[in-house]
Formats: sequence, C-alpha cells, structure tokens
Amino acid sequence: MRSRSTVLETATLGLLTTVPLHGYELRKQLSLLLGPLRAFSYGTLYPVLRSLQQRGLIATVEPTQATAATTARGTSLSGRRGRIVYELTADGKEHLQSVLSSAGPSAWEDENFDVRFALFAQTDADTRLRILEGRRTRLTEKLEAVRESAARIRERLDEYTLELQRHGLEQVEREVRWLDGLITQERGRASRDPRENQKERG
Amino acid sequence: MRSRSTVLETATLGLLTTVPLHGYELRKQLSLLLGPLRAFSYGTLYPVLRSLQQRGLIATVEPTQATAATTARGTSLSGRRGRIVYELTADGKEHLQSVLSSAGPSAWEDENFDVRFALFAQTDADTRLRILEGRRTRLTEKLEAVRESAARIRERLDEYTLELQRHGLEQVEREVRWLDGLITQERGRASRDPRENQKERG
DNA sequence: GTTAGCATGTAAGGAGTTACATGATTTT
DNA sequence: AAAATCATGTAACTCCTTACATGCTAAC
Repeated sequence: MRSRSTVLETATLGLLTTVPLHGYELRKQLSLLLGPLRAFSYGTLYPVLRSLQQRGLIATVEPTQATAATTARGTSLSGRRGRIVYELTADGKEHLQSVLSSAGPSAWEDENFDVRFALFAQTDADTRLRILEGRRTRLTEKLEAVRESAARIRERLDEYTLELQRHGLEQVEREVRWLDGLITQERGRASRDPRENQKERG
Repeated sequence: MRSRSTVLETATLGLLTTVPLHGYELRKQLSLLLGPLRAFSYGTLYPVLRSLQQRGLIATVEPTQATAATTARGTSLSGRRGRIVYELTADGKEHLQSVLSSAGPSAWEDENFDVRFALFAQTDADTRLRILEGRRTRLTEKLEAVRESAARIRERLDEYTLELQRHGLEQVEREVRWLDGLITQERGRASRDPRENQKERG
C-alpha cells in the first residue's frame, strides 16, 4: 500500500499552486493556512521539499533578471545558498488534483481535514460535500460513543475531569454545527450552479 | 537532558492512583479521560506499561483469591496470559506528584495540558493556577500573532481559507474565555480555603 | 467445539521535533 | 565590520501507528 500524501506535502503543493515560494516563506504561510496550531519545523519542511522535487512534483525557479547578479544558482549542485524558490510542475498539478479528489481511510481523512478544507477552492463540489459529510459522520459517531460510556461512569469522576469532558463535548458539538452550516451552504451552491466541478479562485 | 514524561505515561499513572487496572481497560478509560480525540493504540500502550513497571513506578497485582485457580500468574516469566492488572507503587506515587507539580518548556506544557487538567484533583492549587494562566498566555500570544499576519494577507485568500481561519480563531477565543472562567473560579477557591495545597478527591 | 470478543504482545516504519551547523543578507 | 535575522540543511531521536501474531474466555 503506497503511503498516502502527508499533510505537509499536500499543503505545500496547495500553496505553490498560487505562487512560487521558498521554504522559509512557505513555512509562514503554512501556519496561516492551517491555523494557530500546526507549525512545522524546518527539519521537516526542507526534506519534504527535496523529496517533492526529486519526484518531479515541484521544481526550482531560476531568478531570471531579478536583483541578484550572482549567477548559476538553482539547478545544479555545490554553491547554492540563499533563497531557493520552488514552483509546481505539470506533474505536481496533476498529482495534487488526484489527491484532492481521492478518498482515503477515515483516520487519514480526519488528520487531513483542515488542509483539505483550506484547499476547497481547488476541489470539485462533489468532493467538498463528501469531505464535509464524512467528517460530520465521524464526529457524531465519536460523540455518541463518548456520551454513552461517560454516562456509565459519571459518578466516579471528580469535578475537573467532568469539566474537561463537558468542555470537550461542547467543542465537538460546536464543530458539528459548523459543519452543518457549511453543508447546507454547499448544497445551496450546488443547486444554484449545478455544472461546477473544477477549479475556482476567489 | 532526561526526557520528560509523555502524555501517556502521566495519564496512566494518574488513572492508576484511583484503581488498579489492566491495559485493555486502561485504554478505554484513557479515551474518556482525554476526550473524544486522543485514543492510543495497544502498540503504544503495552510497551509503556512494561517500561513503567521496569522503572518500578507500577507493579502487577496478584489475583489473590479471585475466580481463577490457575496459579503463578503475574510476577515471573513464561506462561502469563490473561489480564495483567497494574497498580501504582510508592515510587510511582512520588514520581507522579513530582511530575504534577513541575513546570516544563511551553511546548511540553501545551501538549500535556489536557492530562494535567484531568489530574487537577491531585494537583496543588498553586500549580493549577500556574498551568491555567500559562496556557492562557500562550494562546493569546498565538492569537495575536495570527491576527497580525492574517491582516497583512487577507485579500489574497479565497473564501474557504478565510472561513477556516475565522473558525480557528473563534475556537481559540472560546478556549481563552473558558480558561478565564476557570481561573477566576480557582482564585475564588484559593481565597475561601487558602491552606489547601495537597491531594483532594471529589 | 467453534466462533466472537477480550487481552497481550512485537517488529517495522512513518511523521515530526530538537539540536546543531552554516551560509547569505540586512541593519546598525 | 559586527550583530541580527533570514535561509537552508542534517543526524539522532521520540512518539506513535500499523500490521501482525497469539492466547485466553465466554456464548452459541
């Protein structure tokens, strides 16, 4: 079973569809794209960039006639320090599209939910709905399981544990309501424009 | 630098202070203690249990005069299948207390927040406040940083990314308000009973 | 007595961090 | 020209999952 794309790989390809970026800048945009949580260290980022490059999904951009006069920076080996700007290749675009429209095991879909959502503008309408509904289903299932077992041992728990549990449930419930709103919104969108199923940028 | 306790280790010790448990059961209680998220696999759990045992922090409980008649199960090697029940040793209690009252680097404190909170009943009042306030500070700092950089690139983002960002910020803001409530509650508690600083069970 | 679920365990590997090292550019 | 910050890179390690294997116990 070929290992699926990681969060970071997908997010990187997603970000590079809009603008070519170098690693350092990419990292900043990532924490923006994925929220206050989820910052990746350079120790993860740079190896991933190289891997993507070796697989031909991204490529370095030559500085054309920019500020720097120091030539031969980019493609070949040895003395390449300073910014290395990457852009998405044709293969990369294709790969990203196939990742964005594919389904995976639920654990994978959960882990990747926020990236997938952040890249909804590049995702077709059917997949958007599938992702939102899939997440909704899994969250409510977990909610049900927790509520059930919580009921059985409620009296054995101290006030802090109870409060943590209450707060956790509330957070998930809120998430479900958020998803509900998005789902009805997507449905409305679909009925207004039934033909839409490819790229879109706002 | 001796590696700090992991979430799972601390949670395990915390759960075992109340009741002796075997691994399988422990796992169920863990997902309850730590909310709908955070379920650990057996591949993680059992090695951790053995490690804790080897370090003398937990010990197997002999079945005394329980149902089973099959002797010599527990301590020594070879044929031990069926439940293995663990309890906290004196060393384990001591270790847990020292972990619960110690401070760590902020990344560690963030990762461990929920476990620490779940074990507040066994934590002294000063530490409770320190943990709550520390988390509040870190969250507001992140909030500020994200808001700031978000303002700079808002117009370059599509509607989905914006919605994700908005939702993320809202979640964190809500968390901060939750912490505020807990902090004032702890302060009130402290002024009503200024001497409390050790174990407590509800 | 055999299926189903409880219970424990191990090996391989994935995804990420930390700590470190170093080069390039800007600021003072 | 020194200091700060931008920018890239690597090695070792941690925590955890997956996939597998196996034994025990109860239900039918």
